[in-house]
Amino acid sequence: MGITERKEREKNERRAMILDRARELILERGVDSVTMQDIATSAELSKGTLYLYFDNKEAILAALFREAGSYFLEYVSARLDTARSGLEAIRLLWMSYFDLFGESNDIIVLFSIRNVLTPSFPLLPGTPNAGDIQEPYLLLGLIQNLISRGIADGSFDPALDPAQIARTVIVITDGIIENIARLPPGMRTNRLILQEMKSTFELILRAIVAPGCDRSLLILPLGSGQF
Amino acid sequence: MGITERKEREKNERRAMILDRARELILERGVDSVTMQDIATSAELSKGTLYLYFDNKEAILAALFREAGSYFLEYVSARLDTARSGLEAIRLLWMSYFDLFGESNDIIVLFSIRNVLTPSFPLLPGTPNAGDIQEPYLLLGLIQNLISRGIADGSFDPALDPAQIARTVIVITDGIIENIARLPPGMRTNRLILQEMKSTFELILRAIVAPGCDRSLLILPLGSGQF
Amino acid sequence: MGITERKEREKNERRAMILDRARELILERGVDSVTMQDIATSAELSKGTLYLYFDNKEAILAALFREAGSYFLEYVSARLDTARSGLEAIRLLWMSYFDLFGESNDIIVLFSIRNVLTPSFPLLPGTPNAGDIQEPYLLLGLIQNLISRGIADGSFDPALDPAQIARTVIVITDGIIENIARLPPGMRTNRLILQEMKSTFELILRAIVAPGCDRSLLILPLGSGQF
Amino acid sequence: MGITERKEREKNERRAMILDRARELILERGVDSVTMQDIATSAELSKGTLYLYFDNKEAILAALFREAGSYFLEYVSARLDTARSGLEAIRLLWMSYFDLFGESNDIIVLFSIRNVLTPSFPLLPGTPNAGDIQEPYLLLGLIQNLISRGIADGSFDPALDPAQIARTVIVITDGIIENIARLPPGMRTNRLILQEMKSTFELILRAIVAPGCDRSLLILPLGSGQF
DNA sequence: AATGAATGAGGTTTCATTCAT
DNA sequence: AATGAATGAAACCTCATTCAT
Repeated sequence: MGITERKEREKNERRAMILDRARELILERGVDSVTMQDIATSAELSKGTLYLYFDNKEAILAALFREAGSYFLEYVSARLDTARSGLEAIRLLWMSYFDLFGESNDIIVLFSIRNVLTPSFPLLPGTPNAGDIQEPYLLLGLIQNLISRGIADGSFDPALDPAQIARTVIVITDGIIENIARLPPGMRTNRLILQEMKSTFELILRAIVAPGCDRSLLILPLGSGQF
Repeated sequence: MGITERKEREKNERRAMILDRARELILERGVDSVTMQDIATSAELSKGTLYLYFDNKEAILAALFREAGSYFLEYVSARLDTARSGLEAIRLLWMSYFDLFGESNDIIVLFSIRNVLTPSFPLLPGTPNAGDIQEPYLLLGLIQNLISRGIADGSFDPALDPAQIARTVIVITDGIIENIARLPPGMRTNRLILQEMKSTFELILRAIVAPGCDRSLLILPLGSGQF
Repeated sequence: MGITERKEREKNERRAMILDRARELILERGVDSVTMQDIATSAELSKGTLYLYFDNKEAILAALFREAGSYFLEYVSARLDTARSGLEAIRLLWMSYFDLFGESNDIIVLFSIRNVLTPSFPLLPGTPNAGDIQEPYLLLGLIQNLISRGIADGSFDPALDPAQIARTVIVITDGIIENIARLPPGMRTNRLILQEMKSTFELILRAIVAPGCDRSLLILPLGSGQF
Repeated sequence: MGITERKEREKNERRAMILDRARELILERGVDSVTMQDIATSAELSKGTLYLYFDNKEAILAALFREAGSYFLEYVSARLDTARSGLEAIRLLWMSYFDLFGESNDIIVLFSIRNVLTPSFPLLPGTPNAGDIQEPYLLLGLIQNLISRGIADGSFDPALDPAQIARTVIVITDGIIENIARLPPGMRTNRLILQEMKSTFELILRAIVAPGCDRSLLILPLGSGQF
């Protein structure tokens, strides 16, 4: 039995290794420019071997996306549990982004792939069957709920339309991340990235909080001191 | 001499025609999916002929961009002249976007190409020689000035960092436009697009105006009734 | 104007040349084993060039088929005009096959491709839209008419079901040709082929003529003395 | 020694199982479209294991062919023992085909593979060493004998050339089966197949019987009521 | 000035076969 | 004995670019 398990584990490890290499390459060169040959070479495998692990190129993207997507959602959801208001929740959401960047740059890959796999997100309603990709719409729902909650608890401006604002928040977040993704890898310093994200998120914050809220809550701390 | 001039004029007309076709195709299918063959066919020319007018594919994009870029800048600058405050100016800026959409969808092409030609804009400072492409940085400067002006005249929050905010405004504008560009052309209704742009711009407005400003200025009118 | 025409002509010649090479290769190696690379090499062109003349591999087969198919049908139809009875007509049909073999072996290519393009012919009724391929069904109709005519004029057994017999005749003709196609090219001597075709067609003849017909009509002459 | 025998037996069982699966797949999809992976999956084995039992893909086909071929020959030969004339013998031969179809469709596989393994059969004389494949030539001899016998006993037309007719009969039989094999599996109804085979075989019968034979013998009964 | 023929590199995918474990 | 990971050749197709005419 140990053997079966080991084989199973090794197979998963190799799959994961391929995804790792693909992720790195996408981070370096962008989703569109990465070829199966690139991935194969980087994984020190033949092109044919990739097809033992994934049905086709899109399946690699989808796996990458699902993996990063669920980690992202779990990570974020867990953080949100402690929030005592909508405002605190969205602050925690964005501080999660900062911390995720501290861990790795996967979030860039995540968003880039999303734009390939579900290109009409978030402007058009999702087609539930679109390749099993649900995460984006879960995130949309999560943000929408959080806006509603903030309106209910008085931390957000009651004039907001939660669905509309949720879309806008995602569009804006997407914009900043895509802009970062376009930078040459050597220029993507955490310093720069975090500063721009901070500025963007704080701008959104100022736009949606209820008038008269505590001004100190409009500042997002860049966090754990690792920068 | 008349002959030389006529030739010159015809050459320019031909160039313009090629760019027209390229622009239409890019709008329909996206920058990446348009091939030289597509452009040639649509222009009723041979592929080879395209290379008489442009060095390569990127040169077509660059020309397209310069053309649309200067029109855009002129259009916008002209409108801004009548502004009596920074706030009024940025409102006019965005209302220009709406009106430009009313005329055509070139703005989608403009922004899409910009992301190909100057991928690190606006996050990294422009390298003055980068293919002669200056427009994006002019726009950045323009917005930055307009923010400064608003701060000076009391219509914008004095705590803003004009350079930072200008970048953020551009990143956000870019985000919304790129999201729209990704939609299948059939789904890109003016109705949807304008609504999302309006929502996004109004969000920014709320974030940057000075406290206590006239609330009615936070609403952007969708305009000339053509929608 | 002469130039345009010459270009046009040259283009057609090159198209024809590609088809020639493809035809030769299919004759040598069989439809399935011929690759685009083979055709390109044989035509002294690059693979990419083939796609200037044909949309894809199937288009080459279809062109080859249409060409050979219409020539075949015209050739045969012309011969049939002089027939004074159903029996004479089918004799002329088959004698046409012999003569066509005298000219070239295209008929092998024709039938081989047919089995790829319309694999359920003649057992299933044709779907009128199947890639514009009509020839097989025209031939089927022609044979069916000719059987009916023979029954009417007393030269064929009145017990025959024309539709059924037409199918069977085609199946059998197909059988002999496919058997020939499978032979290594070096072994495909006209002598052998014609002898087998003759034997097969005579067998069919004996099976369908009305009892008491002139026995000499059951022998098919191998023709023009070129063998 | 018991162990050795058991091993031997188990090995043979496995081999047989692999062949079973391969046969089913070939019937469904055609010889050319079946891959080693398909067979392995269907046999619940790994691809590598197939190579423990067979040298290569062709060896599987050859084994399949030898197996089905000898069964076919035995089946047919046994039936032919009771025949009292050449005519009765060939009727029994074809009625065997019908009955074999009642049992399974293996005959399609048999003939399809034959066309791959011995492509020049029956038009060229067999090369005795050709992969040990003898069955086709045994069948050819059997039919030839049976024609000779019919000529001798007066049931067949004395003008026939037994060798030539035997080849023709095989070519025709092959034609009908290959036409059937090309049908999509869903369209291969016993009803259709048997009707076409019946029509084809009856046509041959009419062509070879001696004049004045009992007309009722020209009809082949479709048999045991299972259709 | 314009053409259009041609190229060649590069893209994704398939599959029979080998081999270390 | 069995595995399954890996390979590498080969298939079809696309496209920016070049160049003789």
